[in-house]
Amino acid sequence: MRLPSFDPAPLVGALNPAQREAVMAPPQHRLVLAGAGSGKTRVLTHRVAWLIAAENVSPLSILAVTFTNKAAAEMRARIEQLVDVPIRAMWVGTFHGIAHRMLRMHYREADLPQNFQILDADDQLRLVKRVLKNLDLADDQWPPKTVAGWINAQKEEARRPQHFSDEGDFTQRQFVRIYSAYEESCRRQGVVDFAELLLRAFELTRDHAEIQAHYRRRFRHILVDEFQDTNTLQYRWLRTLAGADGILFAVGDDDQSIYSWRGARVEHMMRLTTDFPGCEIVRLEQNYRSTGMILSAANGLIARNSARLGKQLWTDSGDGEPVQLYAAYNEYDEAEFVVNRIREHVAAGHRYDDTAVLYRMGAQSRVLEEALIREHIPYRIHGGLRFFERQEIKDALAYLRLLHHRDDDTSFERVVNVPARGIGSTTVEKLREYARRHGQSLWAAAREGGDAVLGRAAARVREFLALIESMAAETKELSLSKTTERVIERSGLRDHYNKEKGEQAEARLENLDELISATRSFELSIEPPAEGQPALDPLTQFLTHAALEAGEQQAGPGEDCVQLMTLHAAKGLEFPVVFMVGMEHGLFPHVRATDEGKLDEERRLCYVGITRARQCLYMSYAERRRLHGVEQLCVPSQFLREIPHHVMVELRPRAHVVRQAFAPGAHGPYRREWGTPAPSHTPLPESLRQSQGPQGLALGQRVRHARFGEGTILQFDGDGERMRVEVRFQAAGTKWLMLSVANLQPA
DNA sequence: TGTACCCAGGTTTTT
DNA sequence: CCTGGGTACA
Repeated sequence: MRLPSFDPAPLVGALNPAQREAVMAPPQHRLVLAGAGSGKTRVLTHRVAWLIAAENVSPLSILAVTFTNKAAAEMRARIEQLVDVPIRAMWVGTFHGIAHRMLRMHYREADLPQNFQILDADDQLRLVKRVLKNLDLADDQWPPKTVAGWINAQKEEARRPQHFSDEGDFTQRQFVRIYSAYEESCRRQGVVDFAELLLRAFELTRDHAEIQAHYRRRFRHILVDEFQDTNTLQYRWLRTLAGADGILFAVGDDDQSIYSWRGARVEHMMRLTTDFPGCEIVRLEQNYRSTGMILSAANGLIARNSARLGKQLWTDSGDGEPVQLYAAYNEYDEAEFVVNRIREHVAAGHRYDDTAVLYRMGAQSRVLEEALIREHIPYRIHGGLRFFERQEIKDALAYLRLLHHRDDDTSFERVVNVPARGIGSTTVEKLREYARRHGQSLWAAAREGGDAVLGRAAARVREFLALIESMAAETKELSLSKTTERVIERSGLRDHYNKEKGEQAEARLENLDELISATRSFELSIEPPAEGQPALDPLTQFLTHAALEAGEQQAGPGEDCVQLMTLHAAKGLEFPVVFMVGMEHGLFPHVRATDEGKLDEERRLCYVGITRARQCLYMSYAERRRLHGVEQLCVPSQFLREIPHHVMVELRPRAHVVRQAFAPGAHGPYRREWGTPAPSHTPLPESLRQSQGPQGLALGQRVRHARFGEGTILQFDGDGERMRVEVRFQAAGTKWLMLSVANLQPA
């Protein structure tokens, strides 16, 4: 069927030549190398609109995949504005969302129960812990986090327990054993974790010829956002879905690949041109976000990376101001600098919203927060627990889950004694043991176990079972929101948190109320199931929603406030004024990423940070910083040296500072005053150019040690007599040495 | 069952 | 230094 097409000309009228080339490309594979701020989303949405308008492609033939719900929602909304045909039936979503959708439709073929539930990361960890207990493995020897990470990594490689041979070392055999038991437990409970969603969907489309043919026939065009973030499994799935005839339109930026530690493989971008025949590259290099100075800083820095696809950002909107660098005495001084500058910007007419403070580690926010609070500057921290991840919310959801799935052990264990009802760990242990021996759920064990197993606690357990049963009966006819309301009351959760004291408890009660209103608005938004989608009950839909879209991090985003976040969290955002703080070796690049292999990704992270700024970019480092309780002598980040000197100026204090004045805790009276920025030809301070350490030793310098041989200086720590130096030796590994004792010679 | 203390450990995080 | 998790007691 040909849809009524409309005039496609206005679609591309406002695009620049590179954007137009991408949008109007013939129906063939394309890799769009989209620099930061080059109109990536614009190209993606216009490409979809172009396909519909000019190529007469039905929206039903298009699959658009993103990584975050936010990006998916934005894409759909913007496409909707561009085309005048209905696109409701078009598949736009996250990898996980799309996988989930397929699994719901083909749950039989995927060998899942119709009402399967989704485990989030926290649920998964709890389940791993339980599995370890069942296998009698001590969790200090088998750290649950490590185990969960390993399992997820296997799933990302599409590896199932049965793919491992019996050989392999002891550790691996144990891992496989745990993986097996974990899978079995998931199967019994009818739950899937995040990685499993993708793996099942991949296996489904790989192994079921009919389903594979169906989707290949259907999705003629597959568009993928943030392609540099695809993991192995996602890439293979895309290839399977595309088959020989599907047309891939991938958009991404290899220079912004910062999630390799999470499985993302930037190499997939490089592989596209060979795996997808005829795939041509289109570069978007014109930047519409930042000033020329900021772009030069970014270009110069990222040029040091190897194995790039290569691109150079440019703008025609002027140079702007150079990047302003501040050498703080310590982290308090740094925070004060940030706060003062924010005040100046606000006085000059900026909103708080216009400024973002970016840091490498979440732990850096505390000192900044204190300074902001002291100055009564409103701020918001991105990151941290999201709504549906909060303890009280997960408690309530666990009760809801139990109403529908008594065999959901994860939920059972979570709330069987919340609020406390006399079912302690010993009792739960007995239940677990009984359930394990009989291959049953905890619920079944609780019902059958009886007095013989549970002794005195049996009555309490029976009460709990009766509570769940009676809540289920009472809420059978009720709407989702009424059910939720009832469950929060009847379970005793509200009383439980009512009795707790403190601000925290108050917030928890508010969150429980918020949950009720969330269910209320969710009810109103429920739409009839799309094409062939089985009608799911509202509760399952809501639980899915909760797992797949964990919600906003913090309430009140409407308020005008300074934005604090990690560099990772800043990806995809932009701000007129950006502060990058903590530009110190060991902090950024992070200590655990200072070796060659990982440095490029840190540099990309720095590149991401720089390219967030529209007009004004500040960078700062502290000469001393307290980290893990000890004061460290800091060395400026090498990234500062790697930024071309002519686009950076140092802000110099007008008055000299008496260093002793900056004793810990004493920062109030010692505020520095700032002169006007030095002219841009001001040379960088000595410290930056040479990165001199103490005693004539420099960071990164090759040195010789009498016993350990040759090595490279990684960092300095401590003061005076107690100063230590970390050296990575060729043969002897990395060591901390007392500088006064080590007698290091330049090599 | 709840709390007080001890100890280890301490990037980055979406789904 | 600060946090979270685990253990030891009241």
